[in-house]
Amino acid sequence: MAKQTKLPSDFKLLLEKGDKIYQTGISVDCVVFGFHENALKILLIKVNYINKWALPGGFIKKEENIDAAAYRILQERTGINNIFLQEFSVFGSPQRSDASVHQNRYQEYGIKIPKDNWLTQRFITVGYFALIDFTEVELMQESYLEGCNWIDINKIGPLMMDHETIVSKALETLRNQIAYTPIGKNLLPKKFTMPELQKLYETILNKKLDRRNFQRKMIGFGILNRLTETRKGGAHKAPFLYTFNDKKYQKALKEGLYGSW
Amino acid sequence: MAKQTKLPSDFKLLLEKGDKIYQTGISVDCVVFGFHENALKILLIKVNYINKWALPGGFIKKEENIDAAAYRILQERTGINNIFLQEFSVFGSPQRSDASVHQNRYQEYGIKIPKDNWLTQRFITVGYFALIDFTEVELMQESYLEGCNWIDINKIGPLMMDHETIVSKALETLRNQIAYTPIGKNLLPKKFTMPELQKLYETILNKKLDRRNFQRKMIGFGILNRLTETRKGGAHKAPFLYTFNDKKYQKALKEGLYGSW
DNA sequence: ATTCATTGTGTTACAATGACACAATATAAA
DNA sequence: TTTATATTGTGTCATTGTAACACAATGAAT
Repeated sequence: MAKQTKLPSDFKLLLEKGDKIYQTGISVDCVVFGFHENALKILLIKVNYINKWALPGGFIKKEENIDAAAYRILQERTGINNIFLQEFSVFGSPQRSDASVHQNRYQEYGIKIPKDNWLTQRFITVGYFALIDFTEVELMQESYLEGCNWIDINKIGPLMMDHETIVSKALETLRNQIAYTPIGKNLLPKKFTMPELQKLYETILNKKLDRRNFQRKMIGFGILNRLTETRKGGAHKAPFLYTFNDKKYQKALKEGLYGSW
Repeated sequence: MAKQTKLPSDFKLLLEKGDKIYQTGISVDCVVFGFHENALKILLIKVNYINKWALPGGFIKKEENIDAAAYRILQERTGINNIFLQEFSVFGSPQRSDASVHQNRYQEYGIKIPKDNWLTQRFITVGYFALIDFTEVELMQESYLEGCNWIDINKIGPLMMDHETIVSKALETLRNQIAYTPIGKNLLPKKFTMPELQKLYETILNKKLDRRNFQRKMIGFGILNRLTETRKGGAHKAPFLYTFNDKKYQKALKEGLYGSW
């Protein structure tokens, strides 16, 4: 495939006028989790002339909310729209921003970034994460991207800058939240079977769970509707299909699965 | 008390050279919780010529970690040292930074902040919170501060800018964490009684708890040492004193009080 | 028709929880 | 000195939640 070597105009604009449009020194990175074929994946992008995969990220406009920036960036980079993004941490080590990344990239376009350019300064980034249904998104491909892909959480190679740290922290947050928050609505298709839901939990927790106890617990949460339909196809008894009970799911999201204390 | 009306030199330096020393557009604010006389309090400061109480906050130096900045700022503003600070959220609404706050304050010193000065731009702030033993800190008083005080969480008046939002979110985080993390080591003196520990929990959760069940649960966590000493003084049976078992407390901090799943 | 993998449902022992009873004891009141 | 009062230490009991496991039901392959 022939690569785009011409410098896109908006790309040049970013370098020269970016500091007029964006907040300098602060960015956003998104960790988007998806679940497919019994594997937890995250959405990574590969930027031209940068040899490592990276999280979809970008800058915050001068008068833009950080949340809004996260949604916009994800939309621009991947085409994903209307998903629930949650801020989970800030990453601000002075060493984290590696100016050489930008330098090398622009060099390939025949441009040397001036020493005092806004892109060369230290950047602090706000991490957002989301859980989405793998099957419902169509990834966009942009000219300055070599690719945009779902990569198995266990097969992630070295990522750009400190993005591995960001992914780890996102995963840690997800694993903590699963204990007291319902999860699955955004990772599974509308109709799903109990074994499918269980696989999702097992994948996130990286742990085998007892089939029967899992079922009892999930049903006990009261956030599921069992349909009369079953999923046929396997050489065995067909499992029932379930959907989430939207009202109760939302309530559990707010109040937690356990009242505790 | 005669107020300091002369412009401190470091104060002028901040205005004119601050952007050479600090990251622009980003700050840190600290919510420090203390527990005293059965009330949860937070540490607030009052800056000269600003009529509202505010969280101790400040800026991040160019080559400084955000965590390090939080520790330094708290030290500089309140004298508090060596406590555990935890980042809990980012606040970045474009409306949150109210330039008039700086403007009014400098005006009292006879200075008008130039329109394009770094202080007038939008600031995003990183929220940190800490739990500390009220009795172990000695608050410092600085010349540019009218005061620095512990204020009851239920008696907080209007705070500067969006600091009320920041406090609310910190409190919410604390209430969530109490369910799966041990709390108390930094809020109570070394030796304490079970009723004192219970009061702390009740205050944070804003809820009455059963004395006997609370005791059973806490002892069940295995993070307490019961001493042979008792606390005499009340017209009733003297309660035993307890200390935290440091090793087990630390372990519970890392692993959580429940394994769950 | 038989076999096989996997599902739906149920049981049992044990641990955790919420609600409450009663004896012990440090001080105050008589 | 005795008695009263408040609050603590310890324990019980019914209920609920959890972990581990048994067995029948069923969709597809043989």
